[in-house]
Amino acid sequence: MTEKQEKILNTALKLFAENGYDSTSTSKVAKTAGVSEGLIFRHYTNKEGLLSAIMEQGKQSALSMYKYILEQQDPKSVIRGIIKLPFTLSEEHYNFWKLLYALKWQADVYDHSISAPVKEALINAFTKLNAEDPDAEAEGVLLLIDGIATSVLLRKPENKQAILQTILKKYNV
Amino acid sequence: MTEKQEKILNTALKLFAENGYDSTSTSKVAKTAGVSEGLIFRHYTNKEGLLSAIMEQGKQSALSMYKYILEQQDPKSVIRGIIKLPFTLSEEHYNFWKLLYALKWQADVYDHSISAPVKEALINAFTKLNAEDPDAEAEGVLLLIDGIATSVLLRKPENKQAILQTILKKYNV
DNA sequence: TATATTTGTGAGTGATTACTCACTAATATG
DNA sequence: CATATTAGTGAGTAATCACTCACAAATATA
Repeated sequence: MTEKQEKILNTALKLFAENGYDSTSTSKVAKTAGVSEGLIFRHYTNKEGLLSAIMEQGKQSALSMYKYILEQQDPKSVIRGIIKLPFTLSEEHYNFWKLLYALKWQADVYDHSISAPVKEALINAFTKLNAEDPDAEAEGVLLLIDGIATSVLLRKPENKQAILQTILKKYNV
Repeated sequence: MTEKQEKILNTALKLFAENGYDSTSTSKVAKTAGVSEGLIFRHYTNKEGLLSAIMEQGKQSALSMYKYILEQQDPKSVIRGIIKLPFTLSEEHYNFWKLLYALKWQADVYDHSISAPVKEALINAFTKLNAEDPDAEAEGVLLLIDGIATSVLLRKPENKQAILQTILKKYNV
């Protein structure tokens, strides 16, 4: 990957996350990245190809981010780790997740391969804990962290720690 | 409000919710509604004015929708009612909520006056139940129903009832 | 060094965008 | 009925959109 290719990718991610995919023109991406507009199409075929490249890159780094949490042996550690995930989102991953969540609403692009391993780990953990309905419990946690992630990505929460405590207490983890 | 004026509003809400605000052109709205494009601007000044009119209308009907839940005397009934809310979303309100949730990500248009009374009722309920940190508890529930609403609006959940049961049990309501 | 391949440019393309405006049709008011 | 106001039309506008293409610069390969 050349320097300019990488510059395009990073700039596009930033702009897509901040202003939306539809509202960000390829011309704007090119100008901000300091390259000619034609270069975007040379490397990524079209605007959608550019988006795909961004998602592919982000998915890899996201999976590596929570891989070790899912591998934990103690089921309570797994559940606790997963609930904490959106609270500990780093700046580096922030733009990717913001884009991913925003895209849920405008396209059918949402990639389930990114949350599938999380759900699997949750079902496994709740099974170990002898939950009545491990699948429903897992879904419930996924809904919850979806709400938390939304809140964090939109920079809303003030008393993060206190909220986290009440939630962890409810799940007894 | 004339017949055509109402037609524009309803058509725009539907298209905005289904395909996104940015991706829906005024020309498309006019064609689908069966009116001239100029009429949109005559009545609503510009595209943003059309969106504002939609939001204003939706806000009113949304508030009236959950008004009676917030007025409940028993705190557990309030919490249960609020958690159930997104599970019982009617088709009539569906498009409005989908648009509202999608807009969170692309603009700073999100209107807090729509969730403010819900939070207030939650704080009140948790205070009555002698919760340690009623504010944090209320925020926690808001995050949760945000996640539930997202899931419902994106037509994901299959085992809704089972999920609801596990959640209500956690909150003991 | 000669040549093939890749990287990069920037002016151009037709289509579409939100919006305007001169105009007519319908309705309200005196 | 006369006239003023409002509702509605549809062709037009400049700006912007994603994308193309002929060409040049840089780099890889032989």
